[in-house]
Amino acid sequence: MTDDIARKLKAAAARLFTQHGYTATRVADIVANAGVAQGTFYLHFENKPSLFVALIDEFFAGLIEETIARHPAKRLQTGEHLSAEVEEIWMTIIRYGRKHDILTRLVLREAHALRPEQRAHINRHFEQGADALARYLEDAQQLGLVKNLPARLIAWLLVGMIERAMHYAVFVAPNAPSVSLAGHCTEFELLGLLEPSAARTGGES
Amino acid sequence: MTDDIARKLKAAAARLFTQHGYTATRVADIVANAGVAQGTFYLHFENKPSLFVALIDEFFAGLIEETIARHPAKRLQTGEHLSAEVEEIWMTIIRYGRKHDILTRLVLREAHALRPEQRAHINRHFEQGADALARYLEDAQQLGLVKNLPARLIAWLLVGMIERAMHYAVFVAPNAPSVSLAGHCTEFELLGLLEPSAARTGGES
Amino acid sequence: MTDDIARKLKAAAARLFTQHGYTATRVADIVANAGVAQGTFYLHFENKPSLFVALIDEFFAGLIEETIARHPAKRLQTGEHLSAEVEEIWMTIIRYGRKHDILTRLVLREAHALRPEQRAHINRHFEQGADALARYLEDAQQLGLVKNLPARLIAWLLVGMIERAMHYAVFVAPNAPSVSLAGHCTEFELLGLLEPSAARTGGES
Amino acid sequence: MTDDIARKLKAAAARLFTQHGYTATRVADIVANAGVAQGTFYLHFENKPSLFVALIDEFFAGLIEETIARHPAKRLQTGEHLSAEVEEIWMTIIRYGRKHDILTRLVLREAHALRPEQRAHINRHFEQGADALARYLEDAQQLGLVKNLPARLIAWLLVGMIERAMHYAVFVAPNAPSVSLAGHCTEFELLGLLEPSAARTGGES
DNA sequence: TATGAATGAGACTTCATTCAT
DNA sequence: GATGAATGAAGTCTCATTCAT
Repeated sequence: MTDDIARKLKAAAARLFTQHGYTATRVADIVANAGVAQGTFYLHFENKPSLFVALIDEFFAGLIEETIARHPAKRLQTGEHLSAEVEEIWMTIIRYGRKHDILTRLVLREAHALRPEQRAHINRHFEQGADALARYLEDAQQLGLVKNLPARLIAWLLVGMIERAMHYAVFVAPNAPSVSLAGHCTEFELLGLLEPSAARTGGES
Repeated sequence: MTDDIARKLKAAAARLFTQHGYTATRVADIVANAGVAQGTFYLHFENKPSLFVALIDEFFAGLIEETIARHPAKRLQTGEHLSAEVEEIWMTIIRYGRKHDILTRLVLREAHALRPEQRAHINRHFEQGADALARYLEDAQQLGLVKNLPARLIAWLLVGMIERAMHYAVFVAPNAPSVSLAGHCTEFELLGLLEPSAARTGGES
Repeated sequence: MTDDIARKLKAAAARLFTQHGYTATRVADIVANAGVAQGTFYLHFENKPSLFVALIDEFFAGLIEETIARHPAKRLQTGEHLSAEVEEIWMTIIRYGRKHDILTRLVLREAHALRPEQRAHINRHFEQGADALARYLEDAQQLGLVKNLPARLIAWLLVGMIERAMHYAVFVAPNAPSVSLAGHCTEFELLGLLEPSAARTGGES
Repeated sequence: MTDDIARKLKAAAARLFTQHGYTATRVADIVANAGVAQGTFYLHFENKPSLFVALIDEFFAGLIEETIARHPAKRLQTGEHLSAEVEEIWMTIIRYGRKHDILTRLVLREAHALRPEQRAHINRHFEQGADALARYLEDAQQLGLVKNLPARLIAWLLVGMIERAMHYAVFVAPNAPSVSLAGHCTEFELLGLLEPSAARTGGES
């Protein structure tokens, strides 16, 4: 019952934040949309930012659980394994973003409307994501599957790719098949852009 | 004189937005920091968001000018050329971000605190960036230098990489040499992560 | 059972009103401190102010009963009698204040936090006290024991003295022996401050 | 100009606090009564309680200045002097209360509606008053004009008398001549209530 | 009788913007 | 052009009270 109200509030908030922006959405709008009284809001959330943070936390918890958490790099053995796994992860990410498109919008576009205190909390999610990716890369490097580029830098580049891949999959080309998106992302990530024939005549030496 | 005041206001605003966030920064703070009266603000800017937008516009104008605008892909001939140019662009980007670190922070972290109307304006910058990158890629594809991956998707992935490369260069590792960062970004972008030896046994085949 | 809850609520309220002030104390705090549910409060008291009023009423009922009610002036015959009785009353007052120190604080310091309606009720207690004192004085005046000063004015001055004597006995010097306090109050009340020798040279003539 | 607004706000607030009580008076009422905008209030006072405190401070500053500050006990020489001076002080007090009747009501009846923090500030005024009276008494005791009763206790009793004398002069008998009120208060304070003839037969020995 | 989740009116305060000087 | 005092709309949060269980 109680949980039901919290859920309704979160759903309404996610919708409104996405539509009108975090700042422009008033608590009054949220409760009106959720069909409860103004005061009820404060029985379930400390205040407006804390509801936002709860939404963001949920998004990241789900994303982490469905991706990195399920794919420890240690088990990898060949480049083929890696390739398949990376593609699977890209697929999961894209599907996750599309399934939770409102939350995705929220994380990608609204997360910065908060005050520094809460923003720090959110940035920590990104840092944790980067950390997890860096660890994954280091493991794969030790297995000789991945080049010896600085793992933390690459991890952050991957974070950026993921953000924009989700952006693309949700906003730019919402109808592009997930499979092909995941395939392209994988190829770009693992093999780069350079046409092999061109590389032969003049790659990174 | 007039221009001087506008500049002081912009500088103060950039500093304060970066430090305390856009929402938490009051016009009163900006004018106090710029050493002018409250009313003076409105002689130089229409309102608070429009000052923000002016800052963002400046950032993008400068970035575009120093990067893509100077590097029409048409002139490329070999993979080596491409590789050198890409590296130069990465270098420029990283140096630009570090030189204008406050504005960089602003664009990366504050741009979403605005109302939808202004945010649309800002998103247009990103879209234009993605468009320019896509055109560049298509040109390079026609020259046979770049793989035939979907240009718009890749362009957005590159946008994400650029955002996070700047983030990394400014916040995470502000002392890492720009040259090596640019080199790593280039290698990742053009050749991917897969260790060639591993690729042989099991790449994308 | 029911009475027990009402008592627990009153005790908790008295403590909290005293500590944090009437306004700052929420019904939620009171019930939490009393260990009952929010709704239960309203089974025992009409609302928050009425609980306060009940506490005040109790205080005054007890005080009146132990002091004036027991000492009809009519029985007095000599100044010595009067003196002894006045001292006894002072003693009772001081002891009463110290025994019910929380309620005393409440009456002296919180009684004004209420809305005009309830405040009128409380002021009536003070007026009744002043009335009783005035009657006592008039009786004593008729017996020739007390000077012919206007009884109502003096009664109010005595009310002020009593308030502050309690204040002194409870807050300022909680360890001063009641006996000596009562003695000093009595001497001041009956004989005034003027040193007799000084009075001779220049009193009220 | 600015001061004018502050004065208007204070006057309106004093009136409304007195009439409806501090708690029941909204900032909206005050500004409406003063004829300024809601926001203007906060240009002149930090918040509602701080306006209240300013009013109280004014009252006490004026009262202290017109009474104790003008009457250093050291100059006294005879009981007659003392008597005349005490009467003058009583007169001043009564007139002050009647002149500033609204503020008097405020101090006597509303001062407790505040939160503990501000109340502490107000109690300090009473304590300072008591201190000043105690010093005065001690000086007079050293001159042999006043009995050796404990000065601090008596000071507080006098505080109580003053509070209620003002109360009486303003609320109970607003038309009683100040001169006679001051005379009665003086006689009570200096000589007490006991009829001298009765005292002879049985005073405090 | 007891519960405690839900209510919703209402107050304070902030702050972008204006405009008379 | 510059000033800064004044504006007032608007939003967050509190908390006494109710009522279905």
